Amino acid sequence: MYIMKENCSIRKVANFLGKRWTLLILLELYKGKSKWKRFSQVKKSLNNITPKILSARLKELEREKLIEKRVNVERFPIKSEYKLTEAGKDFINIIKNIKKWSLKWKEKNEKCDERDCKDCEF
Amino acid sequence: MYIMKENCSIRKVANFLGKRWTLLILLELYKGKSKWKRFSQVKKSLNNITPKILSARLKELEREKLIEKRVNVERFPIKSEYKLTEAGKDFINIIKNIKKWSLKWKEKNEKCDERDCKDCEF
DNA sequence: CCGGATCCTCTGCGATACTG
DNA sequence: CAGTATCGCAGAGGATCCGG
Repeated sequence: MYIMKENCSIRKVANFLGKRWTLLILLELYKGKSKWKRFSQVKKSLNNITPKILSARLKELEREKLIEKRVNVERFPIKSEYKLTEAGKDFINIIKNIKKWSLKWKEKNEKCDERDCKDCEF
Repeated sequence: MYIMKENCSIRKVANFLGKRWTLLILLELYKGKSKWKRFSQVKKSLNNITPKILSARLKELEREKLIEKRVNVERFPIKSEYKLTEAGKDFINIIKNIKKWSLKWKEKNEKCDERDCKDCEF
């Protein structure tokens, strides 16, 4: 049905990039030097994301090798932590390119509230 | 609800980039030196796209200034033609960057059938 | 020939509750 | 704490018809 194959590299990127919350999650993990971040930390930062969606997105990004996960099950409470991989950090450059493209071609760049918007850091 | 504003530049791009067919349409218009292409030509190239979706995507891309449209109403049948704007051509570079990123970080690049896949030209 | 209008299906997303 | 399970809805996408 689709001419481009399911596993076509560009299409795969478009497929996760376009999903709701994905971009915000990446930028959230990028903030603060890409340190390990807990599930609940990300959740809190992305105020209205539900655990179901967050979980799904994190799994997808892990599968695509943009983030990595580590779990500490030895003591309670369990900690699951996530951070960008090298590929993930490199992918941030693509997002920066998109930002640059927007700045170049759009008459006015739409600015977000400085307090919350995570892409205005670029 | 979303922290990032509706009109945030990066989010806007992610929103149209992730939609089905968008990428294929851009690449289709990019093929052949970005000449004017008819609605029906694009439709034929993207075998199973329905006119409703194609029309919606073209409108969105026109609104985002990635493509431009010209119409000839003087004679029958009416011709509507589309091609990439300068911004649109520049946007192709972002797609190329995504391709490069994939090549760099994925163990194997998934190749599409040469005959049909439009991103393998890069 | 272009593409809008209608109707219908399907899935992405969200709210809530629940478990190891 | 870190998720999974269930349910429900709205909106995206598809098939088809039709009119300019």
